[in-house]
Amino acid sequence: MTPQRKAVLQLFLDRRGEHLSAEDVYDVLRGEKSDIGIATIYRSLELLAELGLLQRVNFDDDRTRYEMYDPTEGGHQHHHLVCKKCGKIIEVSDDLLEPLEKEITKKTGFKIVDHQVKFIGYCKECQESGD
Amino acid sequence: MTPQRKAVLQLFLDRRGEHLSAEDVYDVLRGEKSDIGIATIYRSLELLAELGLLQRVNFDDDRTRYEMYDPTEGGHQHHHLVCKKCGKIIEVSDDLLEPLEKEITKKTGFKIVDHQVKFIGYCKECQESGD
DNA sequence: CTAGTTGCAAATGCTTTGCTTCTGC
DNA sequence: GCAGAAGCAAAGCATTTGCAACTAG
Repeated sequence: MTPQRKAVLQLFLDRRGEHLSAEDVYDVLRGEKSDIGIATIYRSLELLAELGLLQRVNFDDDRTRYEMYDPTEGGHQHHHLVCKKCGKIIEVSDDLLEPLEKEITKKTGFKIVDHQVKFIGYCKECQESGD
Repeated sequence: MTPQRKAVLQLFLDRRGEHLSAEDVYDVLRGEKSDIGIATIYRSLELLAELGLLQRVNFDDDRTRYEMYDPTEGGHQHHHLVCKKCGKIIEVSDDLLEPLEKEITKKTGFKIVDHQVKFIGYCKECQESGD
């Protein structure tokens, strides 16, 4: 564990619930500790994701984002609601996906170990402010 | 509708159920009609997706893939099971997601118009051939 | 004719890699 | 002291864009 890796991890701890890209991390750490390279960020993010501390997420903006892994959620993580109008990301907990997974395993014999679920639509605010 | 666009669409019609990247399309059409540029492929794919004829899909291999949109499935499409070992993609129809979406809308007021669902795990064959 | 499309090549933007220097243990 | 890590800059890829030539209607 080097100071650079600690700094990256600490940033995610400080900003639980945010979805940061490598560039985001770079910009913040740049300000604090002037000497960190973008390559190191990429390497740290990959390492932390492999260690299970970070979770990769993707919102179709052509860059990989990461968020803190939350062990209290158990094996299943939350889902993301992506607003088509304002781009806001809303998180919802995972209640009803379990039965769907059980059903799929029963039908196909496929053993599910992870999932990626994203719902696209319009958030409450954007619906109200003139669709 | 130009001959190039027709050719791209025809390829997807001929290969229902496959998930083709721009490069895939390019390689095939290259063989047939020698004169088609990769830029045209990208532009055609985007156009056909906007027209609702193709559906964007993504399997974390760092390239955008497309598949035929199937209107018989109604608004809801099928899900993809991605095998971690052999990379095979299995399709399953959407049975149980509707209640989850209804629940989310009730709880959050978010109006869902589309979703992206992917399950990662191990297919039957890979489980049997020594995990 | 004329707007819209194509092909090519150059440009873009995210991410990875090579390699030398540095550093934690 | 040494294996592993960091920094920098160059390389890699998928995708996009500028632009002149072309083509469908």
